[in-house]
Amino acid sequence: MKLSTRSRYGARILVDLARHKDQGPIQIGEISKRQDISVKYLEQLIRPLKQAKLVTSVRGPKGGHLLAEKPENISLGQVVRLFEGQSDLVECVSFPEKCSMSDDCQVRLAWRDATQVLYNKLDSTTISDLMNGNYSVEDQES
Amino acid sequence: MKLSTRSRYGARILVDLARHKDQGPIQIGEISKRQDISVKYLEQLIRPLKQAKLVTSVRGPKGGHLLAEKPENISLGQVVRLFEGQSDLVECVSFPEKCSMSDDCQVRLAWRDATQVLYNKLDSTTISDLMNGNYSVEDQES
DNA sequence: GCTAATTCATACTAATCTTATATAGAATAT
DNA sequence: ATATTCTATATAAGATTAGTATGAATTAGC
Repeated sequence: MKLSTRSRYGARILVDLARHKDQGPIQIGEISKRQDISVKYLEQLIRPLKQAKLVTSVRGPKGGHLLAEKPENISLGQVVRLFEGQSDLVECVSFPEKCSMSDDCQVRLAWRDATQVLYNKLDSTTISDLMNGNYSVEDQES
Repeated sequence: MKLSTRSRYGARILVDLARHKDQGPIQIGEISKRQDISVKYLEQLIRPLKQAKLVTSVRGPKGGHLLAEKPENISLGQVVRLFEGQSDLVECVSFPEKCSMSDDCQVRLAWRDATQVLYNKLDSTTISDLMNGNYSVEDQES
């Protein structure tokens, strides 16, 4: 039940861009140094962020990457859904046909509810919450 | 971020044992038929359940497996912690030394809180809730 | 005690996923 | 022009997953 490094890095990329959003296009090399992620892997991770319209890029010298949305409008839920191949905790939640027992499986319903609780939390946490070094348990509503 | 089949099957094994807890030791062959899980895989999954003292076994002919705890005292949280190698959503929550950025990583704190919200839910769902076919959203407290 | 049913323990394996790295090329601003 | 950036595809080592296979240990019933 581990989150991939793609989701972890993806979130950190967005926070990094948010923190430097007034400095024009941010180059991958800079992010790489600050976040300790290889340039090549970063290039690969930024692509889905662009496709999801969370990031825009400027090519050529002096180019780089920018947030395409306000930090308060980007949630961890979006990031996780983007990078995890499957967003549910178990396949049978969204694809009941994947398990012969789905029809009569109470456990499946429990996984469904647990998944929902998790995403409620992730969806309510935004990049804005994470960019200023003041995120804390006190911010939680639940 | 997928739960392993071990956790899924583990939960179903416990629900199956709970449903038949008045019928003496339940043999793996029976569980296998009812749950559509191979005998060999079941044997492998029951071992950790025994080690965790959630199940006891009787060897030899007429032997089988029994719940060692009341269904209302076994939670999905216990099952998931038992079967998932790592219970946190990300390694750096419990082992900050695994990531060079942990010291100053707000995202890490968000993963920590999301993990906690998830386990709060899983810990509040018991085998008893799932054994009688009446689990529903109405049962949720949150 | 013998036999058969059943659990228990260990090792093996095939497939998939993860986490990258490498190579080559396309686009663009100066 | 050309330096610098982004884009796309391929590849590979390692880890994890989801089982299978083989055989030993235990015990009820005859």
